[in-house]
Amino acid sequence: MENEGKGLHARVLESLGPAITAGDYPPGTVLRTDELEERFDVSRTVIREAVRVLESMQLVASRRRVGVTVRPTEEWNVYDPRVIGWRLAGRDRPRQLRSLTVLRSAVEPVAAGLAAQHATPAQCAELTEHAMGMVATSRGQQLDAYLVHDVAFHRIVLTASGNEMFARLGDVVAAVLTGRTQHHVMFTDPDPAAVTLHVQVAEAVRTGDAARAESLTREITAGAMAELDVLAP
Amino acid sequence: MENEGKGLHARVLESLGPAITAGDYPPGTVLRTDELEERFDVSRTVIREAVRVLESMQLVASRRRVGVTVRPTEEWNVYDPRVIGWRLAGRDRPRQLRSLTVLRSAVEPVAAGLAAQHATPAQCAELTEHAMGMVATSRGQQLDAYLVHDVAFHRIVLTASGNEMFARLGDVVAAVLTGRTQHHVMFTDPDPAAVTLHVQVAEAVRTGDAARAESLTREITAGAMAELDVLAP
DNA sequence: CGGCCAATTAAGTATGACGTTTTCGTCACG
DNA sequence: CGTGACGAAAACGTCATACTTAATTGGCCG
Repeated sequence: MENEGKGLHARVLESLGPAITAGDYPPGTVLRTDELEERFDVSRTVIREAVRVLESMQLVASRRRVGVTVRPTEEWNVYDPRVIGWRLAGRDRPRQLRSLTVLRSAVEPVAAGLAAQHATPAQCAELTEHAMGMVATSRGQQLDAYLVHDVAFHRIVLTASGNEMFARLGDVVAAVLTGRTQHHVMFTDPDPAAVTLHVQVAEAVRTGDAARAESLTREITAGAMAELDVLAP
Repeated sequence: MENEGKGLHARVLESLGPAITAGDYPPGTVLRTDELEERFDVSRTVIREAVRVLESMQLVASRRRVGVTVRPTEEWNVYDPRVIGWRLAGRDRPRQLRSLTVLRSAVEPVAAGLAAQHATPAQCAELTEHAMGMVATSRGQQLDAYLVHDVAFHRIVLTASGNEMFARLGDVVAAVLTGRTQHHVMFTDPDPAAVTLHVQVAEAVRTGDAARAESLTREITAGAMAELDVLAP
C-alpha cells in the first residue's frame, strides 16, 4: 500500500473527505460515530479526531443526540487545500476547475501588477529564467518540462506580489495548470502566443511596469478561460 | 460566563488559536500535549482534538517524540475563516486588513462583471434596494445602518457572480467593511462618491453591462485601498 | 572516530466508564 | 381532543488508563 506512514485518523480522513466532497453523502446525511468506528475498524479516538477535522472544514456538523450531519455545499471551506484537492480528484472536477480558473483570472493580474512594484532582483531573475525555460520547452512534446516552468513562473509572480493571501494560491494555480496539461491532448504544443506573453510579463515585472504586467497577465488568464470554454462542459 | 455552550475542545481552540496567530508562540515553538493538558485542566482527548484542528489549519505540526511544533506563517491556511478572524482580532490586524483589502480589489471587480451576466432579477432588486439604503443612510451619522447595507450589497454581488469561490469571500468582505467602520472616526459620513458608485454598479448589473460593472467596482475598491493608505501604517 | 543498537520520550491508539444535551414518546390534565 | 410537562433513551462529549509505535538520543563497541 502507498497508504502507510500516516496516522489512522489521516487514513479515515482520506476516505471520508473525498466521499463527502464528491457528493456520496448528500447534505443532511447523518453518520453515527460507532457506525464509522465499525466501518473503518478503528477506535472512537480515531473517528472523533477525523470528524473534528471534517468539522473544521465545515464539511460536517456534529450535534448531540443526532450524529454527524453533512453540511450543504455552500458552507464548506472551499479554500481548504485538502477540500480543493478532493474535489479536483472527484466527480465535479470540471466545475471545480472552472471555479479556480475564474479565481485565477481575478487574482493573478493584480498579483502581477504588485509583483512589478515589489519583486526583488532575485525574483526577477528567476522569472525570466523560467520564461526562457518555457520558450525552450514549448515545442516538441515536452509538455512535462514546460509545465514545471509554467507552474514555477506563476508561483513566483504570486509570491513576489508581497501579499500573503495571493502567495497561498500558488498551490491552486499549480493544480489548475497541472490539470489542464493532463486533459490537453498530449500531442498539442502550448499556444505560442501564451509563451510570448509570459516572456513579456517577466520583462514588465523586471522593469517595474505594473500596468503592463497586469494587462499582459490578464491576457494570459483570458486565454486560460477561453481554453476552458473549448474543452470543458 | 459567556463561554458556555460549546465543547471544551472549542474553548481550548479559542485560546490557542489566537495566541498562535498573534505570534505569542514563534514558529518552531514546541507544545507538549501533557503540558497543555495541565494548563487547561482538561483531558488528553480534548487537547488532542484541538491540536488536530490546529494541525488542519496548518498552524502546527504534530510529530512523535518531538511534540506539537508551531509552523511558520507562510504555511498557515490563511483562508480559514477562523484564522482570518483571529488575526483580525490580534496584533497584526493592520497588516491583515491590508492583505484582505488587496484581495478584495482583485476579486470584487471580476465578481461584479460576472454578476452582471448571471444575476437573477431578485438579486438585482435586492442590489438596488441596498444601494438605495446606502444613499438614505449616507448622511447624518448613521454609520451602523449604512454598514448593514454596504455589507449586504457586496455579499449579493459576490453571490450573484455564480462562482462559489467568490461567494465564500462574503464574510471576508464583511469583516473588512466592519473593521473600516470601526476605525473610521465615528463622525465622518461615508464618501458621497462611493455611494454614487454603488448605485451605478447596481444599475450596471441590472442592465447586464458587465464591463461597466467591473470598472465601477474597480473604482470602489481603489477607493478602499486609498483609504487604507491614509489610515493604516 | 564512526556507526550501530538500545533506552527513552512523547505522540498515537484502544477501551471502558460516566456525563451531558437533545429529542421523542407517553401520560395526565384542562 | 389538544396541550403541556415529565421522563427515558440516544448519541456525542469527556475522562482516566493502559498499551503501542516511532523517532531521537546517547552510549557502547568495533
